[in-house]
Amino acid sequence: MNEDKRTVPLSSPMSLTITDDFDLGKIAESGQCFRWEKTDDTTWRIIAGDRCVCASGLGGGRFRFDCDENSFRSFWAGYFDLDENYRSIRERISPAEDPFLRAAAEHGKGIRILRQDPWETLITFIISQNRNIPAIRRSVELLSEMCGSRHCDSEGKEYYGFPPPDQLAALTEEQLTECRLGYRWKYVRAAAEAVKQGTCCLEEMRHRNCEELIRELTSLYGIGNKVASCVALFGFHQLNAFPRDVWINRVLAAEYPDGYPYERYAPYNGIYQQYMFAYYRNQPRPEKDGSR
DNA sequence: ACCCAGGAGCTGC
DNA sequence: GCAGCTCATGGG
Repeated sequence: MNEDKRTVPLSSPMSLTITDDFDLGKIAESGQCFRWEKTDDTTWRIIAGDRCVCASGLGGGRFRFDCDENSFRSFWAGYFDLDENYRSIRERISPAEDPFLRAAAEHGKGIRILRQDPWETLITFIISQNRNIPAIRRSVELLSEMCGSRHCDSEGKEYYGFPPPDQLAALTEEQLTECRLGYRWKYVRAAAEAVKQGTCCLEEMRHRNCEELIRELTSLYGIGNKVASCVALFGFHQLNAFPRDVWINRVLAAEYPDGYPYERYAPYNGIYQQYMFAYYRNQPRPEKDGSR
């Protein structure tokens, strides 16, 4: 045990064993979060809202988080959805009945659906439309630097929290486009205004069922079914929401020609969607079916 | 230079 | 209702 009394850390790191599916690398690459930064082979620096933690996978189900037990219990455990048992959800899939989904789930073992903040999720998925992940990350970072609050992590390194609605609503068109939002700047402003004015009340939306939630979200300017489904799944933890993008449509067309058994997999369609998305997108070449 | 990116609004039929 | 077009911009 180190006895460095000159620089007593403000918060002591904590380590624990997690027996359920939990793979930092797979979550980081799952496309649900855009502020996880890999700092070394086993460590990610994670920013959520105004908070930051560095998380390391030590192997054998052991993990280290550089925060104290109090903030881990009150915030990060919820963020990582540690009360949910993903293994049991994964093992519901019958290998005989649906070998494809079973294989995809095996491959994606360790993915969890984070409990992210609805506001942050709303804006980041508006930004996500028609862009690749590095470009999304860049815009989110620029926006945070532009008007988020500045903080320091446990090592004294600075970071910027995600901007609240009034800060985002106050940005000029020029400032928004400086964040490389392109034509999406209008959608971001409209959402910020709606939340700021109360036209869109995210707290009330927590009580909606999945269908109503998606209907309300799609009534906002610039939010269609796909983005609304992502916000429902990642921001409101509606585990049955099923975002359909080009990749998922390809999966369904190729693997479920007679129709995807959506009813069978309720209420966890969103988790299975994540397994399929990761599985298919990580294939080197999904066989373009060269029929031309 | 080219094509695509975890899409959505708008127009014309 | 739905197919086709357009919208900025960057990564590969």
